[in-house]
Amino acid sequence: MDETGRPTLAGIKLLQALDDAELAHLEARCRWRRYRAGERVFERGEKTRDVFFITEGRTNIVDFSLSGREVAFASMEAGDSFGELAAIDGRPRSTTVVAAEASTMAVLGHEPFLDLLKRDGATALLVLDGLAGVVRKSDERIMELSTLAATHRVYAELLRMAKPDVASPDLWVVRPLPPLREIASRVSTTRETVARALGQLYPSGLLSRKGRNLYLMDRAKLETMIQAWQLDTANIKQKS
Amino acid sequence: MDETGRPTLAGIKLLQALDDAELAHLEARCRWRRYRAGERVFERGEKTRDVFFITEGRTNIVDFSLSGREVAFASMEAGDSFGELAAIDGRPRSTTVVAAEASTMAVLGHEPFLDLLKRDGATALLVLDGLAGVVRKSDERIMELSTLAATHRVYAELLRMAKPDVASPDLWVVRPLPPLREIASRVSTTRETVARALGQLYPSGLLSRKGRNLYLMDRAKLETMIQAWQLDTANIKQKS
DNA sequence: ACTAGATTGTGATATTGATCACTTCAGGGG
DNA sequence: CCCCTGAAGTGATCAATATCACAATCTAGT
Repeated sequence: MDETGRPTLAGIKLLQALDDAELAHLEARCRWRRYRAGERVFERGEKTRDVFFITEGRTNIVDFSLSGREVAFASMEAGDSFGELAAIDGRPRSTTVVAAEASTMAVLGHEPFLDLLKRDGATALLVLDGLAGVVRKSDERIMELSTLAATHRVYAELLRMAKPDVASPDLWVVRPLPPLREIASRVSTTRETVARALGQLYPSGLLSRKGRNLYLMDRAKLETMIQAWQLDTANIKQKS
Repeated sequence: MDETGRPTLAGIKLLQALDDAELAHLEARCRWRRYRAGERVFERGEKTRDVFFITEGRTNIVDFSLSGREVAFASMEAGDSFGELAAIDGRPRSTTVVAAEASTMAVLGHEPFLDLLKRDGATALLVLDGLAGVVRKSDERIMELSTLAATHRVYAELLRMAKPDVASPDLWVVRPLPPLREIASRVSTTRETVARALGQLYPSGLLSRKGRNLYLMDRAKLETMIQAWQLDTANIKQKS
């Protein structure tokens, strides 16, 4: 938001390469829209092609199986963008986007967006860089789903969520710990399995929970655990 | 290849937007390289940033778990390109590329590639379109891994591999059927599970195998089967 | 043709984790 | 302060599938 409290595109990462004039030009083409928590921005299969720039709030990118199981793909916050895929290739939306909290975003039609990409190489590169990151993350997740057991995927997700504690040096915290159901949907298991995975580590003192805070007492050890498990099965194979 | 038998960049999909002059200019910056079947083009973790354009042959994009399990990500053939990720974002290679057969490719350093993207909006869009496709495929695979059982992932893969038979109308063929080990690595299971999944369908007459040809006698029915299974478990849930 | 090496079919077994069914807990309005 | 709802732990059960171990086939290359 600018000084007057009106939202602006200034903080959008994808648009960092634009100067003020171009930014204003683009802003003139945007529609502003607010979403309530839980509201759907778009749904899988839709043929809309708008691009969204979040200036406030948070949204989850998800998909549902026929049987209703939710799979989480990513979570975007202020400064992030989404919806580029359909804008670029014109195919139907591949995922559903839900506002996780009350959010404000700028909505840009695909024509001005594509126009911008064609004209401005620097911005095109920013978008390319963003997509490259998405591809890398996806590949990593596919690897995890293919080679790690559910319990270990939970641990891997904890490692991703944890941040170093402000006070202590080598103490890492997940704060706030999201509902286990959400962790489950990120690593494709069930709420129960996440609960059991955590429960398994409390006795050993590797994890400790205080309210909505989850402390990783020894991050390195947890990391090793995941790999050790893989190596175990590899060693067994070599022996035989 | 041109009339003289020398390879050219003419058939590369990513470079379709370039006119002859630009193509020649780019070609001057390429190094040509041949790979024997089984040879590695690059490996995960490497810090090289070259982009590769295949003019002849086929390569597999894969990754290995610590325990040695192979996960297949994609298979590229003449006209396709790979290696853009590292070229664009400068991070280490996220996957390993192996020549599946003897292949010829043009190798382009990242600077001229990035330069091209910045200068030529049309080409940048082609690359964006390509990456968008990769993201969509990955999302689909993550959904499959998260919601389909191994057996059903095998069937889904058969549907993707099958092409309509030249002779009969609604008969679909997978030809040639790759080694089951390879199918397994594409859907993240074991060779044995793939064998059993196929074996399960022979009696019903839905599948039939003649040498290296696998016939899908009723493609639609196979498609329904996968979805029906998901709905089954959903119905059970609703009843309770 | 013929054999070496790869590929495939299949049984037996053990384990993981999804599912169900409860109980317990926590927190935010009336 | 006390529900009331959503969140979390946990036991019991069961189906799916990774693994291991062979036997049976194929396929190339000589």
